[in-house]
Amino acid sequence: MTIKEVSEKYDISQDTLRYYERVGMIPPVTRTASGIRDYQEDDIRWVELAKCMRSAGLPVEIMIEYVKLTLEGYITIPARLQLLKEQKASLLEQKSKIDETLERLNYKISRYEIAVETGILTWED
Amino acid sequence: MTIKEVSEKYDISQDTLRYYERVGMIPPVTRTASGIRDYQEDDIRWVELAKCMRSAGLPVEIMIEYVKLTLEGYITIPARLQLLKEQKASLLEQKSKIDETLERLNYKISRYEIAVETGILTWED
DNA sequence: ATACTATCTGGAGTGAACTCTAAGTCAAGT
DNA sequence: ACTTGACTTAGAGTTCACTCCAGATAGTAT
Repeated sequence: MTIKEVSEKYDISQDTLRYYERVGMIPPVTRTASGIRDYQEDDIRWVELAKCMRSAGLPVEIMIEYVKLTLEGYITIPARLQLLKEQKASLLEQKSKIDETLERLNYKISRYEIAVETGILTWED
Repeated sequence: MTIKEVSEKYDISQDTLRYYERVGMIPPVTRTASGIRDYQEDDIRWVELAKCMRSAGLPVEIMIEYVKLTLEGYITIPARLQLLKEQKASLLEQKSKIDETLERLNYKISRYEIAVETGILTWED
């Protein structure tokens, strides 16, 4: 798969795909004899994982660490496990902040809806 | 309340408090005769709202727009309602991305846990 | 009055995550 | 062989959200 195809399939710019590889957020991608990227299944699985993690807001730095550990082989499995558990915790925390904010938004929305319906704003903020 | 007190109470740096005010993410804060910030209850409510929204990842730009609308008075209530609904939608989307990533993390974590316990890694990624 | 600490402003600097540019190489069509 | 378009790299530029700094002014203690 060419970089163009991967870019279109996963909606990640070619620049970003090259950037991810350059900084080590995904391992080096398979190349043709002349040096052009030719994404194989494993390369694509890394791309997809990277996209998923980034979309949830996990820092690039963390993925770089995870990739580095993975490339070092099975000895790093406990370290990888710990890294994943930490990231899980931080996502749960982020989720609870979002929930808090959603509650607040819902409250404001309901007040504004009443205001729009009745023309009366009970109080201002 | 002085900027120092607000900074400590809400764990936001003084620089950030001034920055929020400067860019319009909160309305102008009450000042003493000599120009020093003296946060009143409403000022503090804005600070708290700003902190809540930012902690969920809502862009500064959005809060600026919301504050601007609020300062324009009740005519902008429908616009504010729409803005809040849009932000609610984007938070829900963000939450579902986090859930997706959490599922993936949980799957990886369970596999790594088995690997650590048994010393056998079923497959690599 | 003199220190000393807190706060003020405007503007420059920082780190994260891209995003773009330039100059060169590769591949496909005519 | 030549043109056109896709791909390559290294490195510079951009955006966002702060964060720091310098120089000035304000408030407090002795």
